[in-house]
Amino acid sequence: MAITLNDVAQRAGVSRSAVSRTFTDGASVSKVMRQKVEDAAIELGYTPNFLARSLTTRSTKLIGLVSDNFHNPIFLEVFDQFTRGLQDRGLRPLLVNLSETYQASSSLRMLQQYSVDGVIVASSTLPPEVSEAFRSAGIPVVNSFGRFSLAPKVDVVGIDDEACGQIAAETLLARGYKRLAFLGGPQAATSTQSRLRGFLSELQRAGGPTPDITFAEAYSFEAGRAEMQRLLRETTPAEAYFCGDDVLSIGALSAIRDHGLRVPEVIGLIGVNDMQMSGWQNINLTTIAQPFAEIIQTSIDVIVDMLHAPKQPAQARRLPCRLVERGTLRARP
Amino acid sequence: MAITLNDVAQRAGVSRSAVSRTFTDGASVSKVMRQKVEDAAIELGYTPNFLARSLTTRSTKLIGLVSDNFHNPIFLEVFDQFTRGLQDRGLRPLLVNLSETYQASSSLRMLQQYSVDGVIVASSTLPPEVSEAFRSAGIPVVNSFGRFSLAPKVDVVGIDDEACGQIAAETLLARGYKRLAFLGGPQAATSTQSRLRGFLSELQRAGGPTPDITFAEAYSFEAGRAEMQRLLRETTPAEAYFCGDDVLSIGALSAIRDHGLRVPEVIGLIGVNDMQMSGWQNINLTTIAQPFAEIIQTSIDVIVDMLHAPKQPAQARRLPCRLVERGTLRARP
DNA sequence: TATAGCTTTGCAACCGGTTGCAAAAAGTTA
DNA sequence: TAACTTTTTGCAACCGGTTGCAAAGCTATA
Repeated sequence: MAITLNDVAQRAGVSRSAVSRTFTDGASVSKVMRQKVEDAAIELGYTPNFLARSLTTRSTKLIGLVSDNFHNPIFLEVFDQFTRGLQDRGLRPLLVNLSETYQASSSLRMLQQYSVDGVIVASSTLPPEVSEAFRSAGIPVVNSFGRFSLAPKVDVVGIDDEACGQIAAETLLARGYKRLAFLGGPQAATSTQSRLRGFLSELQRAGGPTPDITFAEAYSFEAGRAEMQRLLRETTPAEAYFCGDDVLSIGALSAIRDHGLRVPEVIGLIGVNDMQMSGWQNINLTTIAQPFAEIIQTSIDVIVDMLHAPKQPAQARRLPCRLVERGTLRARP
Repeated sequence: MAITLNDVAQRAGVSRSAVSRTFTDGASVSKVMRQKVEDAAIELGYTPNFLARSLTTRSTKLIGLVSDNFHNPIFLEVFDQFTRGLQDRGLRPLLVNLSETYQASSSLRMLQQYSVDGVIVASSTLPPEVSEAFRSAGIPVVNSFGRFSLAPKVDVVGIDDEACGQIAAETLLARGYKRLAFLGGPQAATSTQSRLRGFLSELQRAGGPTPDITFAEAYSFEAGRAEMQRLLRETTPAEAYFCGDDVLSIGALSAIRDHGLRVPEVIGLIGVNDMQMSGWQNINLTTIAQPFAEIIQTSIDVIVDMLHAPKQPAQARRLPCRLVERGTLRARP
């Protein structure tokens, strides 16, 4: 069926090794030999079988890209950049969609069976155990968007969630807001907890108010909207909300507007992420930008390094966030 | 390093074939033998190497999932459903992100090298030649969201774009709109052309008006916004616009509102797709829903069938669209 | 108990490549 | 031209599995 090494060798009248060497760089082949082989290969339309090769070379160039976040629009940008970045380095993303029906443990076994060279776990909501399982299995792994820790068990690349909460606090205080609130993502997510911690500690440090604290069910539009509706119905709203992320903020925003309240005049809102949509003119959300491109680039760099020098001690990297001022907070006084 | 068949065979004191047979279903192994092997396998933590197996079985369970659409938020939903659907059937998506820097031809060679069992080309904008190249190379392929044709060269699963244009025309006429316009996606995209054709022919049939026709540069928020801004600046706007897709519509919507015009009172808008965001309360877009779940399920079914019975004649399937009434068109008179 | 028929098992070849080793060829130097 | 290096080449074993075939083991029947 498909053309193999043997066919080419026969056609060119040389040994199989000669053909193999022609297609492995760094191998020793003379000019004439290479010419003969390449001619035959082109004539027959030969391309080496990567999978067969991987048996002996022990490298498949396959990278498991596992995530559980196929609903937050920001992740389309994330997948875009990951796939491009991996492709640029000759690596191939094997995409894994974790959910109730497809658990992390199955994905581990599966990725082992496919001898992936490494795994990128791209999620801020998956527990650290998921990445750790890969490392225990001896597969190079990096946890993108994971939580910072001083002695991490696996390599982590993410933002400084506490600093992020701090920026939010500083920003809101600088705008003269008095009654503040935190509207977080899922309470169990470590990102939520860290952002809250940073938010609270900066408020305290600066002698600011004690904020109300609530959590949405998920990082989603509906969850943000539902929680804000509840707040507007059952509580006296705060002057400004620090929301868990942008998609949550946008949900909250829609609830506030539906309720007939003006943003930023009556209620202020600040999110986290700076997804494309946040810049759309009908949303125009003030937010704290995650350096997505850098996180992804760094993650890929880390995994590529591991392919060459495995088993370095794990390290957690945090990249800085940045305030993006738009229209959902009032101007500085 | 990793545990192999040999290790297990040795540990269990049986032949390599016995181990292999234990892990291939349909093979003949006695109860005692199976027990012995499984015990040894569990003890050693053995999992068969899928790639080595694929050498002889000629099946990798790898499916190339190629797309060029990593910017339209609707595609996150698409990738979500594709990956889940493939996983459910024991197939593995190898994700390929086509762009200027990574051309279709390289992806063909790459996917050949990885001996993928099949390829799904998920895009309404890629030219048919992309899918055709895979078929010529003997790789089962299905073009999801592709254009219908009576004698297609590859299997296509998509919507009936002409019927879609027709629904738009009917809907707008039924609402009593007189001055209509078509604001399409990229002029070169075949989906745009077919929708326009259906739109025009239904208007003509029903004795409706002749619409203005313009095209946005891309299926994106910015392109929709830019084109609508231009229209508002340079032309007398129509009463209602049939937009190429939802994300385009949302861009147009923001331009209209910025311009101080009310939707749907002054200008009506109807899109195509029914992405999640379109249902968000601050957007609330009237649109024509594509049956994404069905298209994706069907595409997977088609490719799975091809794996078992390759080289059936290609067939184009079109699935029906459906009007979703929300708030960007005025009520029927 | 001998015989036929079915199931189970191991051997060895194969899938499509790579690679260590030694022989052959080519290039250097004296 | 001879002796010595260096480069190029082919052989054969190997990567981790599968599978056709024939021998061995069982069960059932006469």
